[in-house]
Amino acid sequence: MPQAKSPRPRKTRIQAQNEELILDAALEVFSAYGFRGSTVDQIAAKCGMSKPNLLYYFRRKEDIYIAVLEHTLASWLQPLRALDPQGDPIAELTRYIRAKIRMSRNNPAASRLFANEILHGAPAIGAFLKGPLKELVDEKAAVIRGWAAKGLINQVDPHHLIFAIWAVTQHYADFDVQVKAVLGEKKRRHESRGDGHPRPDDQWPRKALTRLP
Amino acid sequence: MPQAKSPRPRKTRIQAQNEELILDAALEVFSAYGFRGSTVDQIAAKCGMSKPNLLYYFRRKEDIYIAVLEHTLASWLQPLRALDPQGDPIAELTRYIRAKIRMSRNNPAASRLFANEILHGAPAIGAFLKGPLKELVDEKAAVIRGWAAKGLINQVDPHHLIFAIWAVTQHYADFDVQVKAVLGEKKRRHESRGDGHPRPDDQWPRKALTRLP
DNA sequence: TCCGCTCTTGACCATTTGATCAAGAATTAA
DNA sequence: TTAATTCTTGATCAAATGGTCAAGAGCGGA
Repeated sequence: MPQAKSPRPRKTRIQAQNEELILDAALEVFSAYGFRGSTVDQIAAKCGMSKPNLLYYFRRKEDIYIAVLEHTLASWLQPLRALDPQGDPIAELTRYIRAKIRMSRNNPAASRLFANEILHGAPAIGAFLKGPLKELVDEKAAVIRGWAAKGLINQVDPHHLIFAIWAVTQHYADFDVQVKAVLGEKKRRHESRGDGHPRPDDQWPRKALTRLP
Repeated sequence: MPQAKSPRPRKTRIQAQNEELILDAALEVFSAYGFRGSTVDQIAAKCGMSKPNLLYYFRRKEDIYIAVLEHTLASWLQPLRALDPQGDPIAELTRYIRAKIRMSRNNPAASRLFANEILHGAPAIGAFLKGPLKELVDEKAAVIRGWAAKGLINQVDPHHLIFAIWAVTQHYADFDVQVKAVLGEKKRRHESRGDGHPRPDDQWPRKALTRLP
């Protein structure tokens, strides 16, 4: 007997297709409105699917959210992971910063998704931050400290250097509207269509702050 | 006749007292959960008040939110406003950065409130960003550009220098949980009680991300 | 003290929204 | 073709939530 008839663990073509469709839509919606601010209907509508159908693939709203985070995390951390202890420090750090800037520009939704999650206390990825992320950062911090010890770069606290890089690069994705507002909307290069922000319909119609109190 | 009997514009003692109570509670709640994630009940409970009573002072949830933003904005922008064109550039910028760090440490809730608002497209303060904020930043950017023109500081794009300062200083308030998680919870000086984050009860009980997929 | 105004709240309403279910349509393997 | 399985959705439910209302409690000026 070649193989016991396993209870079809394989994933259907339609299944794979729809799950990806959902994850893409969910990333857009969650990053724009946050977890509580997003509705299952919104996500379903964005992928032209009925709500019950969506919930056939992910049984709870939470599950969609977790899946999107998982789906995005690995690639988001890739640049830091690629920091090479053997490489030239300046070249490595430059490459890292460039990669982070590029990611913030190409995928601001991912940046906002994480920003929102952490901003509200990381209810879904708290354990991940204290575990795998901390390990990764500690590892790379050791690399940077090594470079400093050899006199290849200035003496800086590696952890806070990494924080500074995160802060500055992701700022342009997370606070995009503020950057644009302050710079005055003059067209910027590399601008991609669809910034993932709520349309003007979502701006509050009634009272709103326009001047300093 | 000394004065026409105006229809009591004065604010009652109880009124002033309760409004402040509400604004304080609302800042905590809104900054921790975002606008959509916060409920009027939560805010009411936090100041030991019934929901209808709270809505007696602020008729709609939006009104509370706007009021909190107004109440916080002026002081939040004060340090930048205080940047003195006549002062010594290094001293002025140092003072500004220090003030920003201090504010992020002493009032992280305010930082998170704005971060959340902007992250989601600034539905309530969009006009403010394009108007008064832009004017203020442009004004101070001119100051910095002036310093550079006189050769007192390096040639840098003033707007992006300001962005960088904002990004790095506010990072420690906005992404506090991530900073703490990565640094490993070892006690940090100047820590204030109550970080305004959801209690562990709010962590998701079921599935949650703990490892890289 | 007394009267008008402010303050307070329990009960209630309408809407939104996450989730379920049963029944039917589409797909796939034989 | 056919039967089992997967996929899809209209209808519906229960809970959460923003907001209202009427009625009563409390306060302050005369």
